[in-house]
Amino acid sequence: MAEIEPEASLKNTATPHWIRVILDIPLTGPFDYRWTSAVPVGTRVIVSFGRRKLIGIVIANPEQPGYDVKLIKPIEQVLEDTEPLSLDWLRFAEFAADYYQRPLGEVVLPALPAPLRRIAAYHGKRSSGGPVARLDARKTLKRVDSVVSTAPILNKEQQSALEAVTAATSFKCFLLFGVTGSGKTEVYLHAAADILKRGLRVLLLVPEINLTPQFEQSLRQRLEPVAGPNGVAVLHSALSDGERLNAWLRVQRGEARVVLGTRLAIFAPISDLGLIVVDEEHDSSYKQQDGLRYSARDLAVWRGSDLNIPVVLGSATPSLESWAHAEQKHYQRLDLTERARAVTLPTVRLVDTRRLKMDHGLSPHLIQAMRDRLENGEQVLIFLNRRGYAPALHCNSCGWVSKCSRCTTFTVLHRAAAGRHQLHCHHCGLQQRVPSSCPDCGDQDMQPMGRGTQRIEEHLSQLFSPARVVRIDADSTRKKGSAQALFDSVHAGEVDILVGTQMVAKGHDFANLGLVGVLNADAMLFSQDFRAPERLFAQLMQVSGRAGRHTGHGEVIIQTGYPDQPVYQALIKHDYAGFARFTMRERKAALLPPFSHQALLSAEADDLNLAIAFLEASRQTAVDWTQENFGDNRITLYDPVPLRIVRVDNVCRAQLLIEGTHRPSLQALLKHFLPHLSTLPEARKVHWQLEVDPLEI
DNA sequence: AGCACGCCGACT
DNA sequence: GTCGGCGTGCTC
Repeated sequence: MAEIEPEASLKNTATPHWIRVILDIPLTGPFDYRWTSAVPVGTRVIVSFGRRKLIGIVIANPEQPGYDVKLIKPIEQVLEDTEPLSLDWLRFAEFAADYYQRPLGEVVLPALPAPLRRIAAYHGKRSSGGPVARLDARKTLKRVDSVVSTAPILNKEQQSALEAVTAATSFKCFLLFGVTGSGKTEVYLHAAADILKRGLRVLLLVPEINLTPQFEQSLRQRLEPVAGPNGVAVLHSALSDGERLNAWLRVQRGEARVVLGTRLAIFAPISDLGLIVVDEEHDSSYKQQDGLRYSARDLAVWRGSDLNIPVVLGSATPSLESWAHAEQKHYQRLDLTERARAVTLPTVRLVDTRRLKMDHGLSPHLIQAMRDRLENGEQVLIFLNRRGYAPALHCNSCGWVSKCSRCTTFTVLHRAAAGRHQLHCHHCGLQQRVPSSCPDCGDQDMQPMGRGTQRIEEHLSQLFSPARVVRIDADSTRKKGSAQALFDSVHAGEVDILVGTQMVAKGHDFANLGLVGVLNADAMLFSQDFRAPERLFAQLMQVSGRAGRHTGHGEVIIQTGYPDQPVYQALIKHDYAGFARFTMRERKAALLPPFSHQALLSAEADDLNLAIAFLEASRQTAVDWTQENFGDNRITLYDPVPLRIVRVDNVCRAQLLIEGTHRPSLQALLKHFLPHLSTLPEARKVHWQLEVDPLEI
């Protein structure tokens, strides 16, 4: 910590100034350069590093260099086309780097729009003054449509939640707990308007922005009267480089007063921040899964506390981490129990599939309920989290099952164009032709094993003919814009039965949907991960919320072989609190999060033994360090284990779980033993990485 | 991570 | 004779 030294020495002598710079390279920096004068902290500079040129950020102007003076090179160019990054922003980045155990440069530079960190944008013939100058030169004022929408009146609970948030004059974290339709968004919007009226700014994080373009619309309409035209900036990964740069500059220059974005927006250079909102805080898309593996929700809480401002986490199914904080009174819970809109929660029914004769995976109960709804002119959603036609192809005579040659997985049977089938690996992307006879025994009696969305779609089309069946999954929406077109046809009433994966669970509000059928939920329940029931509950609550939002008497049918499981029993009663109570007890008994903290060291190599050997050596290093420094067992270092899918794309994977009840001790261990790992001889032939607070283990 | 240097196998 | 394989060493 405390790498950043804001006080640039302003001595004005002929001796060179030492400039400390961070770079986006996996070496432990920072790196010192020289310049003819002081350079403000937060300034972008072009430097030569080895044989190449890189863009870096100034973090200090030290009195003495931390490197052999003879080897220190001059800065090539000081970039002044943007304001320096602010100190509070750099402090935030420094916290993230420290907490997630990465070099500061690997946090700061990737947080900038690509054009601001790409050397090519400043060199070469087409650079013409750099990307910022080019953007500003090209910029034309877009006319903003000024549809004004009026704020609905809040009910009592929304009002008191709003008052709690707006009364907070210092850091305070709120957990806004309310089911779908209880009007959480209205609380955010009113609170945001209040903060804007005080001259402060608002950061609003959502899980995925493409699912909620209508949310962006209503946010603009509601907040632009307060924030000003162009006062709302949107930041997410689907923007082009130019769009992202434009939005980022509007934020940094203070033109945008509301930032709406996905997880990466937590790194927006927004000043005078007065409120951070994290909608659907339990959603796993707040977790970055490569590079710096941060949790935008957790960082939001830290940034709020650093800036001493309120943070609102909203969810109908909070993460157990946040729920525990609320129970321990670290967070203040704000409950929305009334439904702001006149909708009733759907009836949830469990169908025990163990004693039933199933028709292509559908119970008689579900089929009957579908008939009733269709006859009534309502739409039906069948939810199945499994793409393709069938999870595998199987030889009935010798038991051969289709497998991927590059991964330890089954290949999935897919129905391709013109009714032809193919075998796809969902992990490496390999596509193969379907063998005409069994590769092992030559028998031709090969059958699809199990059911995916394509097969269900096919069967429903026959069973309910002439009902119009549409499938929405990653395969049917591969082309740009096709997802929107499919959803539009559902909204327009051109579809009777919708078959979909988790893509359909989020965001969409189907007006005429009366019934949701859930197939094969148990697969999610019995995953290895201890968080599986928590995720299943959230997902089923979410997909259940699609039913009867407007028809008024929605029904959800969950087919399961384990109806007594607490997660299903809680779903019948729409009882998140009961589910949380039960699951929290289990976690406490097993000392799992939120009652402990975890870090995951994972390794990849051509040979599994190499990966395991590296992890074993790492484990020993960590054991030695903890013995020496703590002398107790406050940290648990588990045995290295292969991942459930050991090999993907011919790379073998293993991991080592590190767990501790005392977070600072865990952090101390990581900080001290990580630098040793790259020096281990076993590290030579493996790729490894550390994840702090992993979501999946 | 890049990028270059440096020694050993199959090709125009 | 060279093209090129990837081991290893260095970068303020």
